[in-house]
Amino acid sequence: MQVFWSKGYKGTSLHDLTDAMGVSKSSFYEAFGSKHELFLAAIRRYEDTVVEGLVRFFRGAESGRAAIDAAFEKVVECAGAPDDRRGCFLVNCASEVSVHDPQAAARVREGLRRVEQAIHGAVVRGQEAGEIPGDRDAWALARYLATSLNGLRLRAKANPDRAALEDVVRITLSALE
Amino acid sequence: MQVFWSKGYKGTSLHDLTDAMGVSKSSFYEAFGSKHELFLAAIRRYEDTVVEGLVRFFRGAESGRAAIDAAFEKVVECAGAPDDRRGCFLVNCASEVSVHDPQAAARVREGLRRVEQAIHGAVVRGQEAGEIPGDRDAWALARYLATSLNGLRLRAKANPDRAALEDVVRITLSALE
DNA sequence: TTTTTACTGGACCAATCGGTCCAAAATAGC
DNA sequence: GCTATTTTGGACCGATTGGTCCAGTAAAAA
Repeated sequence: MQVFWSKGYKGTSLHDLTDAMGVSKSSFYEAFGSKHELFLAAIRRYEDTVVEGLVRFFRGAESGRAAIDAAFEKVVECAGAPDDRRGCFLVNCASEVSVHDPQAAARVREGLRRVEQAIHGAVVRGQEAGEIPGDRDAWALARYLATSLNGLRLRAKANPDRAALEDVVRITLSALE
Repeated sequence: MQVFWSKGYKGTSLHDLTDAMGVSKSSFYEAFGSKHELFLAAIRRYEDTVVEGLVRFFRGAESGRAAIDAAFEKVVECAGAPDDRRGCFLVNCASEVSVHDPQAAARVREGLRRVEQAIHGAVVRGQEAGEIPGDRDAWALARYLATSLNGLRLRAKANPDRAALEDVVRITLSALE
């Protein structure tokens, strides 16, 4: 997962993978079948760790609104960090291979859906707590926030200018007022 | 440009390029030097055509606000269309190679900056015309809109659900009220 | 200790990668 | 028609691609 995340699908060679795993080529094929199968497994793995972590974060937060704020703030904080330059694995997959790889595309969609769902939960709880206007469609807001979050990460990757990112976050979150 | 746009840098082979150009390998290297040089030229070409077209559109529009609305609406309209699945070439480059290719990254940043600048112009004219609240930082709004637009295209690529995209657009543009 | 299971490195595969070079052919200018 | 310039196809390069196969070895189970 880490290697695919850093170098993309096409940019990752078998050698890169066996090297990172510390495993022989023979064992690799015996265990995973092919590069592509491992790729799909890596996406699933990303869902089960990173996405799942985000989902838990939103679910476990006291305040829905605060959780949303924190998620956006984190993107700004991490901007420019070496590890952050990889961006979101799901987004990378969406833009690199999802056109020519229906299986990967399906997994990516599912992952993004889960994030959206988690945000939706936070929105609903925020509305119940009166932190977010209750007259708004919670799903629409969740879609908006998820899309904005991905856009923000993408921008952070292309140009990690904190001040500009702060601007974007401020205006984005003003939709929750 | 078209080939790189569709298949990405790593996903494009010399054969793909010479084939699309209808040119021999020898001529290719005589004319462009290397695959990478052509790639950089392709990004520049994208700027000079697609980005330039967008810039002209914003500059030539009567109403700044209407131009912004139209830009977002167009993303929704085009969602799901075969050609649209390629997404924005600059965004694709940002997420595929910009980490390991400083030259491409610089060009991509420049392209995104030009889009942002064009949007900024539309915002300013919208503010002068009273279509957009004048008390807001025009650059901050432009950054916000540009980021949202990229996020929207990305979402359209991963999941071309018109209704959901409409939701996102509506909320995004509500920041201009 | 013996047997079974797990894993190894490396030979091997055909195909393709980006890239170079050149003699021959097509095109252009005169 | 003749030269000068482009452009051509294709041979060739070493390296690498994803993938297969297997004899040998190390570890675990009997």
